[in-house]
Amino acid sequence: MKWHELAGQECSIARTLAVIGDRWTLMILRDLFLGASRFEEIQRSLDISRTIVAERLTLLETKGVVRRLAYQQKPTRYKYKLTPKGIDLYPVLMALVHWGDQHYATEVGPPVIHHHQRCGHDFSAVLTCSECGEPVSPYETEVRFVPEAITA
Amino acid sequence: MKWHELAGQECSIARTLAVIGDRWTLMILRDLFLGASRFEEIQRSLDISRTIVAERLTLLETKGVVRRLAYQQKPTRYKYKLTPKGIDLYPVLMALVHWGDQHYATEVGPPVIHHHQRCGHDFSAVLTCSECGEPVSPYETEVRFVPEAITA
DNA sequence: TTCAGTAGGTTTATTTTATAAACTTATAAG
DNA sequence: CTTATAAGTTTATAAAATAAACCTACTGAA
Repeated sequence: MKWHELAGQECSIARTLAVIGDRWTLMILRDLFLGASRFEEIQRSLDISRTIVAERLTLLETKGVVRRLAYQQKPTRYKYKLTPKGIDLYPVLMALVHWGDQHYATEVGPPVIHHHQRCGHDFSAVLTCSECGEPVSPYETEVRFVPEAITA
Repeated sequence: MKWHELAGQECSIARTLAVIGDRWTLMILRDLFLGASRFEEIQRSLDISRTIVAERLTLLETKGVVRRLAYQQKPTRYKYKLTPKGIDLYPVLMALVHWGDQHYATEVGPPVIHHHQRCGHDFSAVLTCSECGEPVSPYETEVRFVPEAITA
């Protein structure tokens, strides 16, 4: 399998990675979630090649993860904004944050604190079951393949 | 910034991606979570270059995500097993699954069903707050940077 | 009215990675 | 003594990443 064939796999992980699995894409999404929106802002924040920023943003736009909007005319300048589909990636980002916090935080704690305004506490991401609301561990789950959803 | 400098960033997303952000790594982890353990098994499942499988497994081992264990002698053959640190990546994988299910499932539903044995229902991943237990939306959160944890 | 600066890119050349295919080592089975 | 298996490594080539320069369209200052 080649990388560009990922999108055609009958696997939701593969399909997701086909959109956000390229190098730097998740870092760009992090910046967008933190409020960055302009090309220069993202490029300077990450200090990566402009080529890559341009290519990744274009892919994210064609996949419906971000929308490109003109924020001024003469000359026309654009900014990038997460769509609802992009906002849906929040749990992915927070899961990455939590694992990094768990395994790479220093004595002074994690570099960024996430605050839940609704309950008023600093929090970390907990994966729970959509049906019973309890935290889920991989030891308590099993997977079932759906033949009708697998055309290959 | 270059890709190999990611690990040194004061960001838990960056630190996490430095371990699991390379091309194919999350697909290899998927296979490990689904029960694969041998080199050949993983390589055949993904049908990717043996070079990449070897390199990724070596990195995951040095990062403590998997452990390499001999499962037979004469000749010695090895298998790869997720460590507790690797098991901790379950929420990351499930978040990827859920996004793929949300946005790329066909009429017949997602290709793989996840069953929560404790409650007896098929489920999807829900991100909740570690403090109040409620589902978390990015609109209800704010971030705070911790200067002491940021040496740069 | 020319010069520097800003924003959002594209182009070009070079380095790094990915990929495919063949090869290696150690052994068992036929 | 040939074929097969498993777990890699090596080699050559293709694709992607990276750095740096360039382009377009303006604004504001000298």
